[in-house]
Amino acid sequence: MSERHRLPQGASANGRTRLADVALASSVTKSVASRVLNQDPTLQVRPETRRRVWTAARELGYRPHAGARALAGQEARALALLIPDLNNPVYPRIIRGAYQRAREHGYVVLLAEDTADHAADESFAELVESGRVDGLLIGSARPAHPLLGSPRLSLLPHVFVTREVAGSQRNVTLDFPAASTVAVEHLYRLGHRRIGHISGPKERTPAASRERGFRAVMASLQLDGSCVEHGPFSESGGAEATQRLVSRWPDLTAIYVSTLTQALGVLHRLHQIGLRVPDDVSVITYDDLPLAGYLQPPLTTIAMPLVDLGAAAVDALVQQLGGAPPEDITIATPPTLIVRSSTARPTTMPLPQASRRT
Amino acid sequence: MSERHRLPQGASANGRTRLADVALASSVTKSVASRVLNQDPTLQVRPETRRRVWTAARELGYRPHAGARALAGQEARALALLIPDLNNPVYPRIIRGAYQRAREHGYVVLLAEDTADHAADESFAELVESGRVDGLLIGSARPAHPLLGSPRLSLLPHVFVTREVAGSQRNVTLDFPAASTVAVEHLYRLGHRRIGHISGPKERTPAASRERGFRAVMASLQLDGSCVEHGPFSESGGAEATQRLVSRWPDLTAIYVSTLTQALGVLHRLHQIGLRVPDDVSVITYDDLPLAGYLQPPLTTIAMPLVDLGAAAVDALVQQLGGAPPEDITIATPPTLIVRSSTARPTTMPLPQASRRT
DNA sequence: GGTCTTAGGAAAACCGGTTTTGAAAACCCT
DNA sequence: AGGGTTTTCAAAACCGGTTTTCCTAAGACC
Repeated sequence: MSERHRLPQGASANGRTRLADVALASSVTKSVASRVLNQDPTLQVRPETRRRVWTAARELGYRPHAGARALAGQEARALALLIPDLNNPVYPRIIRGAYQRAREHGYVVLLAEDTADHAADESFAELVESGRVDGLLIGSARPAHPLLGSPRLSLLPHVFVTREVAGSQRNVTLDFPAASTVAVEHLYRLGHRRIGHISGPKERTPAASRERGFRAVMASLQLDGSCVEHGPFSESGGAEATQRLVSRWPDLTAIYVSTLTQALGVLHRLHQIGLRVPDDVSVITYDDLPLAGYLQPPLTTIAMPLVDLGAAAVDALVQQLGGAPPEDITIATPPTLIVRSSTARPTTMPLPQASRRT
Repeated sequence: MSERHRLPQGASANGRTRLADVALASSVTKSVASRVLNQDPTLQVRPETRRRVWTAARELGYRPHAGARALAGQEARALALLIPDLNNPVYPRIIRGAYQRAREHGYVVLLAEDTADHAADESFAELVESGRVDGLLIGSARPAHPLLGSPRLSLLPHVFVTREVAGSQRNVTLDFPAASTVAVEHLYRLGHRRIGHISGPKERTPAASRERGFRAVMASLQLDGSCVEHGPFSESGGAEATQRLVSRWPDLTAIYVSTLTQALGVLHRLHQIGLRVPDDVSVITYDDLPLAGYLQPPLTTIAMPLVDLGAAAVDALVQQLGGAPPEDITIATPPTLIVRSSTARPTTMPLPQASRRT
């Protein structure tokens, strides 16, 4: 009568091999099969039985059903990675580092972009609250993300990537002071003394710590570290900050830029104004990507260990998942200076009192 | 004795509200609650009961457990999106379109990057074979992706995005011929007659159809459409193809480039060679992004309806999920020409027999 | 008034795993 | 040989939903 009965054959029901099939093929019960395959240390079993289970699993091409595992085991073995902007070319590296390391830990990474609209919020909430993920990797994002207030966040393990939340003990960050030091010292050794900095939005923490680092290094070199302008992390943000920077401090000989995207705007605006790079102004920026070497002129950059960052964030999160108390982490890998053609010795004569066109 | 018994209170077990809680609160059974919330049309129920269930669900903040649904309902309500390279700036737009539309259909999108290494393959296989997703969106990728041979692929609904697999009836593509027409006609109207094309790797279908489009338009204009060079979709690929192009056909006055990334290399190499853009050579490329407007010179581009593409791909996949037979789709939205400064009238005099430096 | 429908919902099986509990078999020892 | 361990598994409950089946009471019909 009812067609719903289990198929008689060990053959799988709808095409997929189930644990029960493996158990049947290796003449044990589901429980033993499960515990063998999951390497349960409390299980006592003959090596030969263990072998039978493993070979049966391999031969049948067994792959556990994620949903069933999540349901029974209370863990989805997946992590969500929330990033603010896929267009920003730094994220792919972080993402790769995270994916790779997550795999090593046996986790899958689910990527979500936080485009600051309602749909994205809902989409992410769905991901989190439907039990699809065990933990969150929160990329640098809006200062007041709706998620941050949510009570669910405190329930779910999470880390902040490149986004410091004071006192959270969950910050995984790069060594921004070190990077600022590398940048400024490079310029200093070339002979620059009047150096400006283009930073990100004031409330974004990675921007703030880069700026702090900049001011600190400048101070230690007895230089004026107050020539700073802020702007959005976009081409136009960089362009407009450049405008303000050179208006206020026309005697700058070098500019240290927060992000490659902004640097594109910087180059563009400097060209419009009529200042040549590096003859009139040197430019150095974060975020080394192939792109940087193909600009006009090719940009001197500071390469940050982004892949390591992604990996470390996953490590930290997996630790938390394992019950360890959260703690702040700073990636030790030092930043690397990639010298191209956008930095050079300053010309001895002061900048022409700019023939600005805008 | 056993602490495993269900908590007495309607209060949820581990913090999450379950269907049983909703059922209890609205004085019905799980089955009714489930069917009400899922809008089962075969269910007969009083409007008042229906209301009770909905309000209980809302008040308790009920969100179904994805794993349980996947297990019981045989569908994970998630789609996987496989893209070849996150660094390529066109993908974020496709991704956004896909995410957005998927949400409207009640699906979540899981993003995976196909970095052509074993780890990525494994990671993707895991995603697919563990039953985490119901269908696949396969972005333009390696000609011989391991997945393509897999028997599982034929079991799982899927579409190819910007990647034509002949006869699959599952191709969702842009109107490349139209785009080639827009590009070439723009150049033609400016007065260009000797036009070259930098295409992608020969075996990549979107590149091939762009090239076919190019040749067809050129032919229809009675022009020589054979000046084509191929190269990888990278900055260096663009640079090297440029080198070959101008060596073989030194009299070209315009170049039509496949991707923005390649275009960066094109600009770079032309500058090295000593050819000015647009004075000596005009350059037009695909993929409009903010970046294009900040290059030196700002690039004239053809903006493709990438968001629509992502959305349409999801639509097509969801149709298949609903049982509809697969069919090829071409996005109707016409490409848009964004004129900036990299295209201009050709100078009447022939190109100087290049003062090449490389 | 008795039977037949139909509306409205209860019960239970099932999805594919994990984990606790319990018990048979093998081993050890005197 | 008999009792106590230890090995080695088997059984069954459970995770949180979906879906089929079945039951009951109220209205319809004659």
